[in-house]
Amino acid sequence: MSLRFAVLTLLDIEPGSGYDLKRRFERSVNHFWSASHQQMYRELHKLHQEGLLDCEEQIQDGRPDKKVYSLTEAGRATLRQLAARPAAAQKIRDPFLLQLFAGHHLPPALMRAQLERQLAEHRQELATYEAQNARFYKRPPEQQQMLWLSHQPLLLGIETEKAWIQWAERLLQRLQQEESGAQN
Amino acid sequence: MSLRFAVLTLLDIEPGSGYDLKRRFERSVNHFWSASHQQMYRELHKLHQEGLLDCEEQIQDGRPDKKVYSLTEAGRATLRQLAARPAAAQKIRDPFLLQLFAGHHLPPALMRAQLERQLAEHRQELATYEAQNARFYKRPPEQQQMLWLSHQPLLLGIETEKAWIQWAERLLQRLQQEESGAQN
DNA sequence: AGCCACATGTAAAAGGTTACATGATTTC
DNA sequence: GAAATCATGTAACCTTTTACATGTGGCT
Repeated sequence: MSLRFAVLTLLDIEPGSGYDLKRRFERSVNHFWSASHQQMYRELHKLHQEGLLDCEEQIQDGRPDKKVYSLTEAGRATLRQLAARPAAAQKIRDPFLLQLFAGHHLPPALMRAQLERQLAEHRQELATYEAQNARFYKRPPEQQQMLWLSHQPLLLGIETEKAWIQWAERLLQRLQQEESGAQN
Repeated sequence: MSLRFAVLTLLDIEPGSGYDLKRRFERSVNHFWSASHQQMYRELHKLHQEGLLDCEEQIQDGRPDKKVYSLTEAGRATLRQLAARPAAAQKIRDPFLLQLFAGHHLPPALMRAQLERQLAEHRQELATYEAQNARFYKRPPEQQQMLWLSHQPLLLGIETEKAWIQWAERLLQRLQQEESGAQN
């Protein structure tokens, strides 16, 4: 139901095609929800069939035609319903932690390399979030006021990444100690 | 591949049945990987068919017979391979954040109630992790030394939950301000 | 000539959830 | 007598990922 909720939410803000939607996912909800273009198209078809979306074909020249979807009254009702339904707390599900847990199968130097790769990726993510955050605070104050709730997930993303990076840095230090200690 | 990796890792530490495995998941890797008993049984069958696991039926009296699985040489080889393969960095995927993002569809009081429910769940999680952590530090020092890598995911779980709770508490305060502000 | 952006799709496989099904023993 | 624990499974379904497929126009 969450993909459906996400699609309805974004199309309610502004109608668009599957392709549009994909890019808007990447730009706005990417840090807590992502979906491939195949998922979008399938969901759009289903929602249209169920009468929750209207579809209008827009002929463009120079570019492929696009199908612009927008909410019907039934769609808006469903959206309100989904928004009120309590969400389950999400558990972490991270393959890298599994790898750490089974760390004794890996030579320490390789383990360290894996960790460094993950660290680099997480630092990159943090930088992206910080940039998005800075952009938010450049908006006019009345927009900041209006969008403050939607902005909260980004703040959590930043805090979570910071916690991850700190944890990883401590771990990295210890791994390095173990490595040099083992050579003595 | 991650379920497979998890199953092989746990069975390598100690052979067991699907039922055993389920409980060991709950006790040891639950904070970063979980799976239902159906997933276990399916994976065990597949791994057995592929020759990565041996299966020995153990007749028990008073209790249902159990099928005890253990790694074959091929299984150990696969495990080593999976352990070395680089893991992708995991993204957050949280339906509650989606709900926050679409928060304008919900009356503020209801939003606050949802947040409070989530907060309670996360506090509960943190308490569970802290208890597991305390149990770890009661083990003999040589065991702590041996298991320190496997213990790291729990430390991350604790830090992540703390970050979540702090974020949520700040958000809750602001929601309460907005609510009382709106009544003036 | 090759790549990127635009735009939409099909098909298959893998991963995960929910419901149903059975049956003995132990604990309250 | 009811519920929990032990123990294994089938079936259906939903969600997600990966690969394949097509075609235009603009940029370098």
